[in-house]
Amino acid sequence: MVLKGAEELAVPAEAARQARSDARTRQLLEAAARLMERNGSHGVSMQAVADEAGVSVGLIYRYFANKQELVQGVILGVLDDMARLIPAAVAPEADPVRRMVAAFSAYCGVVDDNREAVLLTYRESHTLDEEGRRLIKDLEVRTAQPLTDAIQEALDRGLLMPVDTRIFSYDLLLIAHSWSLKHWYFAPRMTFEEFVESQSALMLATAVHPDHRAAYADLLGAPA
Amino acid sequence: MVLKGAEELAVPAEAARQARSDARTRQLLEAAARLMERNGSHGVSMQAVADEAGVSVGLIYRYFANKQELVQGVILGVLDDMARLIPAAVAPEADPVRRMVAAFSAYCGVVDDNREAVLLTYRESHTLDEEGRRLIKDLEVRTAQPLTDAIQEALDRGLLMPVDTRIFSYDLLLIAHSWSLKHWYFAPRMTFEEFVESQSALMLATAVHPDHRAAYADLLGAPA
DNA sequence: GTCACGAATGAACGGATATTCATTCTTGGT
DNA sequence: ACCAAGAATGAATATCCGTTCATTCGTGAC
Repeated sequence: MVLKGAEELAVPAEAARQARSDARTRQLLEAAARLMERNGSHGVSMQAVADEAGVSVGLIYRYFANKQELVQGVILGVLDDMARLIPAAVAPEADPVRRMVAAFSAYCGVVDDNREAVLLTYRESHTLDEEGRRLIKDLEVRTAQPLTDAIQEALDRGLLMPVDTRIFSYDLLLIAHSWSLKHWYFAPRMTFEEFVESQSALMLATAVHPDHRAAYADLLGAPA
Repeated sequence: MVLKGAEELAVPAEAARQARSDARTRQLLEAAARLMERNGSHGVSMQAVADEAGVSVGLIYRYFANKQELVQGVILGVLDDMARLIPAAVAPEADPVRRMVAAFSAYCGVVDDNREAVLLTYRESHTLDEEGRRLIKDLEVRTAQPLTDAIQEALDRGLLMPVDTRIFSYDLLLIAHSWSLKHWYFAPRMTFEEFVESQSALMLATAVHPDHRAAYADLLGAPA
């Protein structure tokens, strides 16, 4: 292995260059994301990305080897955001069931803020290569972790009916995604707040053990 | 309104022509579907469709005005199949809860048989025009009808915990789709049969009213 | 001031592909 | 046997778009 730390630290201007390079990368990814969320990756040319970012086409190839790498960057960026935002958004609730609801609500909130981006990940993942797909899967599973942990703890304390954690947590993740995937179905029938409330109530009304249900009366909406 | 019935009936050869035309249309749609389920619509050229169908490129334009119409035909065909298959697959169970499970299992079965086609509908719907998207939504809602009906009846008879039918049925539809959407997550962890069984058990263990749970012990797998 | 080097440009290239249409082939009626 | 009329062909066209690269620009070091 080559020693490079000393060399890098010895050049102070290197940091500034790196910073500008990072900013450009972000700028390009943001421009690409804006366009691709509207039209999909195939509907966006490199020229269009360049125009949107206010740079020339050639410059993109200084930061991304080819279009597929750019697309991959956009999708991974979206998922990376979610993998950061969701754990952070989970309120430090003490009660496991309440933490479960908080995690689910937070997940829905991030989906709502990035509705088009979530759609993009479903539409474009298949255009990536094996490596890209592996990264996506890893990130997505990681976004479900707060939910999984909360469910597991609630189960361990006997607060829930016996369920398969792997399945239950992924079902909840998918239901959160459905606010984006099936927005055309849900949105005309309810607001976002009603969606989260109803889904939470459904989850609680069904999954919480009857012996403990009374403790969460405040989270169960009025019965139908 | 113009009378055209008489004219049509007066020409016997017209029927044969229509039949051949329909067969060609189906042949082209099937070829396109086979290819697009693998590579998405953008990954398939009109030439490739023609080769797969064993005809020339030009002929496709006799049956479809352009590529978008062909893509729309493929997607609507897939959804139409499902809208036919699923109601047909619902076993004529007498008990509403059992009919609910049967409808869900049938839905999952159709999804499993058409895994790539389901993915295609999620990936390519946005390429359609307004009219096409409206048709898709109608068809999809129709596929959920057997589930919705069974749930409503189970609710009316007090067999379920109080839930919002619109939400619960669409959640189940989405979970069935998830066998295709999240195949990479579920498939390494369980077989298709285990997936259906676990999801059914989860749905029953949580949604069935405690007073009636004993009646469905055979459908609830061994508790975790 | 000027030199060197990375950053940035954008015209040009090459490949792919949707669409057209002049032409040939099939078929069903007489 | 012959003749429309529709069915089918596939080479040619026009367009679009990813990628390259010769060239210019900007900036920090000396």
